Amino acid sequence: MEEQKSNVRAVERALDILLCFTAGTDLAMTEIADRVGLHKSTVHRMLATLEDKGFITRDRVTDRYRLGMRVWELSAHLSNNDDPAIIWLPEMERLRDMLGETVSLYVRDGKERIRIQAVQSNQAVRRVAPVGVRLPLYVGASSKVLIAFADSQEREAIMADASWPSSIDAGLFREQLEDIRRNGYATSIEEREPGAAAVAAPIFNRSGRLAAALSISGPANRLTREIMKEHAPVIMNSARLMGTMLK
Amino acid sequence: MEEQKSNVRAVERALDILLCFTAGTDLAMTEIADRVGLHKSTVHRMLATLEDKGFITRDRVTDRYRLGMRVWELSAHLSNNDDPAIIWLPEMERLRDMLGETVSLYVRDGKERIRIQAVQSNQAVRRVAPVGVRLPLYVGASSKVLIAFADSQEREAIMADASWPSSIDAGLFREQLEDIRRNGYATSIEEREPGAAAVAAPIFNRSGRLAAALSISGPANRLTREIMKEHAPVIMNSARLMGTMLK
DNA sequence: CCTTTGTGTTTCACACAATGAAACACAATT
DNA sequence: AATTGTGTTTCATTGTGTGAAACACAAAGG
Repeated sequence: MEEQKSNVRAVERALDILLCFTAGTDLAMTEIADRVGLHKSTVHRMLATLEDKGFITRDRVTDRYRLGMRVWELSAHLSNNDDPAIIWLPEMERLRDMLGETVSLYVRDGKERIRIQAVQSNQAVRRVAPVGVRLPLYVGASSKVLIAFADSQEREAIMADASWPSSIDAGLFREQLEDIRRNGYATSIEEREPGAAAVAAPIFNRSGRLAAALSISGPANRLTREIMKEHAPVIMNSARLMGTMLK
Repeated sequence: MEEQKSNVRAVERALDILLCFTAGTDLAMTEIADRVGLHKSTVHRMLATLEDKGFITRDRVTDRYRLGMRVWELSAHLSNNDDPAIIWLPEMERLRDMLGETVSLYVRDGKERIRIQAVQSNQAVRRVAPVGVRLPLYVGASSKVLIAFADSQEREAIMADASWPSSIDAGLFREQLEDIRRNGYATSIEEREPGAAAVAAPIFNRSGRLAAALSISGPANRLTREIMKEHAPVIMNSARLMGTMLK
């Protein structure tokens, strides 16, 4: 019954430390130590090594750690059929062709979300959605998906944040999140941008963790409440499919 | 004179192994062992660990190693001002506004290149450049930049490849690369796509390694040879600036 | 057929590299 | 001044990572 895996403990630990940074926020040394359950000095040594190699950097003002350039350098070389932003492109185009609206892909980054991929609607009136833009995490269908389906721990961290706009009622918002989790998708009408509406669904990776949010968006007069309800299953289906493409 | 850095050797080695994969191609174990100068068994153990944590995967047919999903997962969480595809966006927009053409950003991936970021020209007739597409590495201005400024070792690996189209004369091509290195930029006219032309310049990171290729592209009748020559310094300047933004 | 040469894998005794407790040095609290 | 929180350094101990060597398998080539 014994698993006989010959792994290098020090490396395992270092990688665990790296994976901490999927939480999205910058981390202090002690936080990391707590998370991975290692002694301060061990973490300190490992961070020094990781920093040395450029996998993490420390913010020079807050002195906290974040991912470094090397991670990007690696990800830029992600092999052919492995980069989600690319393997998902055909499915996103298929979705665009089926529904005729702009399709976007978002990941959370701290208190914001980033559009990491998008295919544009080819209708005359359409939402223009450039890749790489950063949007607030408190409005929009994708935002709500990214919060609703995050780990409960992360979710609390997000909502506990002080920068949260006071205009949003926490209790009401929580109820909304409940609904979203129950339905499996979120909608928004003119939340972030006047005249625009969107439907979004979560994409989970193999281990069941939230990987990204898939959304379609367009003019609110075309994306009515009823139409969005019709579209939702289609989007959720694509999202599910895209999840299975991972790994 | 002794540098007293307290780093974890095993971790350093593991990270070195990871960095091997910036070469772009899939790697076999022995290749990796050679590259990093470590014993087979050591590399084997490390690879097992890295694979276990999802940082690398092995191709089930060739049995060779490549980067795994975890790298993407991390890169998706690259902190705010660190993701090049994002920090470079404003400069790319500035360039688009100056020259009025579509601006693209490419990285090499094996025998192909990938457009990892783009801002569209807003002219009526324009090159449409979706992000994430994969293009061949043997035609186009960006391709030539990605080859010309690669490490000599990598360059040879690329050009030695059998899949290289026989229509391209190797000797002539090498001369062209020489010119490109001398000038600091490359051009192409209707190489990949009829009616399209492009100018491209290399972006180097702090350590002087090629990080990406920056290009502008548009209709060949607008981007004449003379116009491109005028544009070249502007593009090279942006590329240089973008390089300094790294890290 | 038996070599040879190339992979990747497993084993194992030994040495030293990674470890964690404890002590230290700061700040920012109180 | 005392306290609590950071991050950093030191150092004895031991248990972990190491590399040589042996092994397994496949492909190539005589």
